[in-house]
Amino acid sequence: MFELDIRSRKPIYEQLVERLKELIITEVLKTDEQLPSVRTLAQQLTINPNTIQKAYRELEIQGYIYSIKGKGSFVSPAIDSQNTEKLLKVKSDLMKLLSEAMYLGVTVEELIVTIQELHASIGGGIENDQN
Amino acid sequence: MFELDIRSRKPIYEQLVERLKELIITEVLKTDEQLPSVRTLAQQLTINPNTIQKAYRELEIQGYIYSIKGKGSFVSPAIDSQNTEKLLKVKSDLMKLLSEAMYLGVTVEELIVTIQELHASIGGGIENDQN
DNA sequence: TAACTGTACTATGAGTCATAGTACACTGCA
DNA sequence: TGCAGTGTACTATGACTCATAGTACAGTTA
Repeated sequence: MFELDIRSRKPIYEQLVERLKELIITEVLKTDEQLPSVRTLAQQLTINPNTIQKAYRELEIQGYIYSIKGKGSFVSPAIDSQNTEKLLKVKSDLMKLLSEAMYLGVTVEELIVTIQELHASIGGGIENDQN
Repeated sequence: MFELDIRSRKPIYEQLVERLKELIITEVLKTDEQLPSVRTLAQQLTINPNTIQKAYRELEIQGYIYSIKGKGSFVSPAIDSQNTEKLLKVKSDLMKLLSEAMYLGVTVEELIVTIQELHASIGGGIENDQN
């Protein structure tokens, strides 16, 4: 279910946040569906429960999930469908960019390397980072 | 000449590397032009000379500059400047797209897969398997 | 020679990340 | 009611990165 890269400079909890966001946006995890408990998921992924909790807390702050003490954590309603449209727009933009790049003679490999460099230059971070 | 953000999660030396790369690619710094010495630049930017040296070393590894002990550091001649210019042209658009995508929870991996899919649908071959 | 250049170390402090452990409040069920 | 499971909040620790500080050495140039 999850593929974590412990070698990555990107912290585990951030990888978790991104992966879970993706699952929520793509509606693999549906509204009000219960997420694995912090302890269960920690055991499955063989990482510390605190790391899971940090990811869940971040997801709750960003409105993707809600947590109820004693019950569990659940997917927030209404975020998914709203963003799928935007996702389609991103893919559309990507399409234009790709054709433009190929017209300029840029190979797909160069494009991928560039994306990875840009991503690395951002730091993989979502919050707090300008530039 | 340089705008460094000490608050950013991005290390200072990486900011330096990127800024200098940009200046070299855009030919603001021209072939064989001498860069400021590590100590001079450190004083100008009020940061440690070791940080400058780390950036210069990285730039040398990546082929953007060459250094001669006792003389100084200089811009490398023509690293396929045509392609790098083209890449730079696409880079700003890609940057916007990437930040927007990440805001929506799209992972870089998914973005890369999408590019490969689009590229394949256009008619190019798939060379790089990332998943 | 003197002042500059790059380069290579060691040491230190600040900060982040992941882990480990403990504790408490709440829910649901037998 | 008791207990297992849930989220949540702490502290402490070790590993790691980053930037600084200081020292030292080798090479170039006026």
